[in-house]
Amino acid sequence: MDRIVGTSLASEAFERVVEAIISGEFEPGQKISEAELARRLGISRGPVREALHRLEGRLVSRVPRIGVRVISFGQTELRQLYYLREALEGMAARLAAEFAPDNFVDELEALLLRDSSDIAESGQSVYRQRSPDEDFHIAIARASNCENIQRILLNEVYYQLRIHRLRSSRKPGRADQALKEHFDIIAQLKARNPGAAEEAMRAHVRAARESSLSVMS
Amino acid sequence: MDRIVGTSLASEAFERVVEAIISGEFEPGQKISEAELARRLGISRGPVREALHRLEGRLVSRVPRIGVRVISFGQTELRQLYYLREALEGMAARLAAEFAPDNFVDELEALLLRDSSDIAESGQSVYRQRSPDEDFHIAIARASNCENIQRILLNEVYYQLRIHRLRSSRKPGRADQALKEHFDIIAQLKARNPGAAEEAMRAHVRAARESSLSVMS
DNA sequence: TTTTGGTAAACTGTTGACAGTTTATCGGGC
DNA sequence: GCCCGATAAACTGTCAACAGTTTACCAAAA
Repeated sequence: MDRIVGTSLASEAFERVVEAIISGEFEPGQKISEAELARRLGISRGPVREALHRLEGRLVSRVPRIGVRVISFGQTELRQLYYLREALEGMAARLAAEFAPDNFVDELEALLLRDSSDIAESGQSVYRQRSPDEDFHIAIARASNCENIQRILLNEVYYQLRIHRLRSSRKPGRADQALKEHFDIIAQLKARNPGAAEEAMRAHVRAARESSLSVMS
Repeated sequence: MDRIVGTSLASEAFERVVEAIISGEFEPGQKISEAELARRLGISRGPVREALHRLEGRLVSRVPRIGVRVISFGQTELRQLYYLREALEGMAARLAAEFAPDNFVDELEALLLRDSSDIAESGQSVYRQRSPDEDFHIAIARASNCENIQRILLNEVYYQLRIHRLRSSRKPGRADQALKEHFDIIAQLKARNPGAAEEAMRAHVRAARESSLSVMS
């Protein structure tokens, strides 16, 4: 992290902190000092405070008069995160099946085929800031055309999932299984069957949940 | 609104603004000036800024370099709010059916019976800051024991719904119908049937959605 | 060696001021 | 009478400093 020059200092600081947390520079549970962060970014505490407040409840938790810490996951928190995700993504898939434009599913399928070849040729070892899986889910969240749901998924759920994913191994074979489930979802989207699309997505999220929880001690 | 004396000025300001928006003192679409609000509350702009930032995306929308406005609802936004609500409350009902303690349903039923007598004796004309309907839904959100979902429902969805409810009339007969649907939900919670509880809740939310949308021009 | 008490540093909450931008007002031109 | 541009007021973004609290450290006592 080096000095800030861009547009709005607060927004810039916000993205820097997100980046630092997502990338692992800031560990879960670590305290973030306003003053020190302001020094490192070369700005005053005002915009930093603003940025940290925007992250509250999403990536950091705040204790009055004490400070801000990066959120940390126990099994309980992770399970609850998956409940939220199942509800939101299920609805997103339903709405996408109902309202998304015709060419959407084709593009989504193309995205998926490209990703599956990636997996085939390089295994799971590739480090990407946004995984193919995440791209797929983001595309559906966008296609839901529901700003509320989209916002919560993009700004809270996926961020928190990345914190967890970066630090815990995945179950072997899960990627292949996930790919199959993705194709299930696509099939229901293509059929314009909202109920089935929702259920396919929810089954996929539930499977991901059990996989994540099982590798977690 | 008068001068602030309490604990944390920012939190105090936050609640004052929420109160002002919910109660109708601040109209939807109205611009909120940081400076003027700070003057009215007798504090400096710092805590006010903080409070308004915490409200961003929930009760106000911010445009850089211009300011914050109270969110305003079109049909599109209201519909999307109900989509979000259906997803979250459906999952909340499912979790409540699965995990809520045994005495929860009894208390919920007692709450509902008390409310139904309220309706019978005084019609819909009673003005309460929290409606009986809202109490019912809040109780289930709490019983879901899922902090994520609870937080979004309590801090975003219900606030936004109140903004809308306060300003638009309800369809005649809807209260009675809603009460019946509430008893349906209770029945499924009592039966500890997660899937049916979720579907009953979702049907209830969908009915509320159609009712709200139909009275909206 | 461990515990306890006190002091000092660090940090959060808050304030008032400054800079640049947006918005409103008002006078002139068509 | 209506539209347009210049000036002024208001406002947001940012900063540096102050006050009160928390935390860390260190020395003295058990």
